[in-house]
Amino acid sequence: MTSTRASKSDPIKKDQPPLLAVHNEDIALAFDEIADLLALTGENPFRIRAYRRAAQVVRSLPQELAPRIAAGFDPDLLPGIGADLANKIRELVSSGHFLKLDQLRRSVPAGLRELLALPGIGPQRARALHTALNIQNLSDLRHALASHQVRKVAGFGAKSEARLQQALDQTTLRPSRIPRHIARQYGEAITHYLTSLTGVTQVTLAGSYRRGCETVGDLDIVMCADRELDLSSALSRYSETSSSLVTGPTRCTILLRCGLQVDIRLVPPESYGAALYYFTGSKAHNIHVRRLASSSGLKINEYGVYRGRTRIAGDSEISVFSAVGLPFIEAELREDRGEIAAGLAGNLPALIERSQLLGDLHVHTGRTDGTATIDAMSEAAQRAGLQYIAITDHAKHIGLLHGLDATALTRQIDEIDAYNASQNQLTVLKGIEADVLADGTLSLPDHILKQLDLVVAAVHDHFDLPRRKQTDRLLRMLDNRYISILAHPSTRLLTQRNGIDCNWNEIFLRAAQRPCYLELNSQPSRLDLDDIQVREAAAQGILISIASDAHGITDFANLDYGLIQGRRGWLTSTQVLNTRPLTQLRKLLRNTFL
DNA sequence: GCCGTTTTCGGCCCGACTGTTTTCAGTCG
Repeated sequence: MTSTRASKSDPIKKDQPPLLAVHNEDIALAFDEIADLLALTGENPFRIRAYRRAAQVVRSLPQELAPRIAAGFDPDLLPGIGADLANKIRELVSSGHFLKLDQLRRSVPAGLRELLALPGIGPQRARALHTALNIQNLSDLRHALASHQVRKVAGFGAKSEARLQQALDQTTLRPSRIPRHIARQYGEAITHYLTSLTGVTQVTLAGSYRRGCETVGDLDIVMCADRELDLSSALSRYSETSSSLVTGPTRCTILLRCGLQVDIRLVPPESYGAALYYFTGSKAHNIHVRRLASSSGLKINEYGVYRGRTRIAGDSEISVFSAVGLPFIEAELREDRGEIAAGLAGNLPALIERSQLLGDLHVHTGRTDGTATIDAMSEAAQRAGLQYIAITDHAKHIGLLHGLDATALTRQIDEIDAYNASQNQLTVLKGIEADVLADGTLSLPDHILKQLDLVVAAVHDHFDLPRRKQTDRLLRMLDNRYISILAHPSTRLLTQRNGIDCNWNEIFLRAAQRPCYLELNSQPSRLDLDDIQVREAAAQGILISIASDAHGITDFANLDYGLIQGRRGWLTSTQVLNTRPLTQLRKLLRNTFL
């Protein structure tokens, strides 16, 4: 199958189980495609939902399924995966194919799936277009629209034609998901505008933004007012509104000029908590909690929690949780990744908070590609509430001409010693960001590295090595006793570059044994490791360094992004390296040198 | 297709809005 990143030329070694590299994402994509194709054939919607849920479950797994199955793990044990889907997963892992998917692909035109991405087109209407006009793809739809055939199909009219035409004209303009820090700018601006409206008492950004997702597809806003409010006309007056897609009295959807869609819900004050809870999601979390509620005779909607017709909760989120027997669950955890069971069992983690971060172990200066001096960065760090930072400028490497060589690094070590001697407000640790070369060795010799308080290692090139080579590269790097932290481990850039292909299970295992710590890089365009990897690494006992990778004095604010990502990875303060007081931190860093 | 204090069948989260119809199916979140 095309979505399987497998190479038939990979040699099959003895005692090496994987025949084909089938990743969790490959399984999830296949299940998603089956769900779409089943929907297009008019299948039982609950059967379709089972495939979609299975895709979500597999996608959220911290470990690759294929090697676990090879080691005897039964996928039937996963929630939402029964005997049938377990067999399908085994089939894909062992053969690289889904017979079921191959059959569906033969019976449903491939291009029909494209239509599902259009607004207002779901499986029923896509089928109607196919049946009535033999439309098989977007190109066919374009032609049918041009000759006004679409309005002749039952259920379609002139407005449908116009909306579809507009959508086709805009398909290349609409952004897909955008990074959280960019969504934030638009979200804060519209929140500010809505708050300024007469009578408005509360406005909150909900949805994936509130859950702290690294990218968001649209913005969800929940608001309430103490008097009647003409929401749609207020939104039409907003300076950034490009068009209105939905204009009801309690629900509006607009498109901003930047292309971002915003959904706004207006609810009465007594329903604010229920609405905020509902529109924060995630969908999977909501469905799970609603099922939990219905098992005790309760119904949850965006207006409250109901027993029969009696409303028993809803003014605050905590009242909703309490009504169904749950403690408050932080928004970052609401992904249906075990938080509901943990809540019921009283095992929810006490998530890391910003005030608990005492230092920052990845900071640059103007000596390499930063913009400020050691003094200036230190002052900025103090203003950010930190007690220590590590200066980790780049080591000289063929790809980075301005990196520090041994001489320049020695000079910087002296500078830092002098700075620390000159004040006692904040401690500056001596570090370096060394490149991991293609063969897993470092760009500086050991006798230089051992003079430092810590060594941060990072991959900056050779992103496309095959999985085995890339994994071996990092494993060899981990053999170097002077490395303290692996920085931005996957090297991904959000929405721009995928991470390196690597067996993270092996890396985590080795890192935990050594020990070597892993960074959660807080640059909003990196957020690397991701939430699932963070959770898995921490579960294996690896301490996580939440680091700003600051290149200038304002960049310590990045820590907030890393913090939220860490919370999504269920991190508690004890699982984070830079919550440690300096003396304890020094011991932990020396451990890596053993 | 999954699942069980409703356990091998019969349920499966819930409501707002739209467009095309004259009471609602489909889509969306």
